[in-house]
Amino acid sequence: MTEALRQAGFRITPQRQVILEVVAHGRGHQSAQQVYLAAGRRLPGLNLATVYRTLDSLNRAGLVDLLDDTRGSLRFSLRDPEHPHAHLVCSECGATSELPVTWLARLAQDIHRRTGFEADLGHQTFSGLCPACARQQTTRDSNRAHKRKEA
Amino acid sequence: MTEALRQAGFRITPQRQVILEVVAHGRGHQSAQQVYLAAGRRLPGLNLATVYRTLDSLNRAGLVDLLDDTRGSLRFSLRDPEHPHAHLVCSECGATSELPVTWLARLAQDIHRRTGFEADLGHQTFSGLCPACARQQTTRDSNRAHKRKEA
DNA sequence: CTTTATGCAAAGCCTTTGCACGTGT
DNA sequence: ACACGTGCAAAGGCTTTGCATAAAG
Repeated sequence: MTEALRQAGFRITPQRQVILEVVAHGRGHQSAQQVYLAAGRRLPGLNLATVYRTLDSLNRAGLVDLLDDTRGSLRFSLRDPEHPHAHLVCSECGATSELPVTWLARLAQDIHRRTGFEADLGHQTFSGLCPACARQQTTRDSNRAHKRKEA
Repeated sequence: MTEALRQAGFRITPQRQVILEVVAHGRGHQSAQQVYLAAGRRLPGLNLATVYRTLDSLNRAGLVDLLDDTRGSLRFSLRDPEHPHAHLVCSECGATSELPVTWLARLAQDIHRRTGFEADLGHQTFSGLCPACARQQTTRDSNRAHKRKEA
């Protein structure tokens, strides 16, 4: 797996290996902080800045996918060429889940046929409410102001 | 238009009126900074914090829509209950076009039925290539790594 | 040996908050 | 009058950058 890194012209360092492993083993999409904490356990002295730089390198090398959660921070996950997917991120709690691109094929075709626009749905991030948060909101009335940040 | 504000229990202040006008006249989705600059021209001494608080109020009052641009900043636009739509933004030239939400209804249903996630497609921004740019790219190979921040 | 990566600390960007004063109702 | 809104300044969260040192090829 580090092969891809080398091929992309990046040097193999312990930091990169550990961080790549952390992202690979991590379930779902992790924040830079999470990666930092997990990797730091195996690599005492690791710096947050290094984590950011490394994740950026891994992303450039095509090993890691990057997505924006709807709260101003970034999420990283291992890239899986076998199962390309878009992301669903909950605007309430920040939870993320995946959406197979195949579901989007029809939409992309529609858009292209009617507008000529080639939507890049494979890297799309959809926001909305996860099942749990949706349930909480149903009781509440329509008066819901969109808000953000309220852990 | 300020009626809605009053009805929602907000006081009418010059800041709120000007900011609302700025958002209303602005094309597409503006950042807080843009609103700040435009409104500040008519309201010298206006404060950025006020812009944020006001936009939040307008949003709560249902007059303004809020969306996350694909990076840690927010975008605001006038709410248009008559023609809800998603946006298509060309990643090459920045051109934007609209997409009637009706097209997305099916997708949203699929997503909900299969994942329980309530995707908020009405405020979605899709990126991709506009017809013109798509044409230019067809010849070129598309080996481009995901990158971020480079405009 | 040359080039690239890391650690550290500092800065940056966007957004939020505390507080005292000003203003709408 | 009283509550709400505003300006100002400071803080906050997340991410990036400059620089000297350390490590990879």
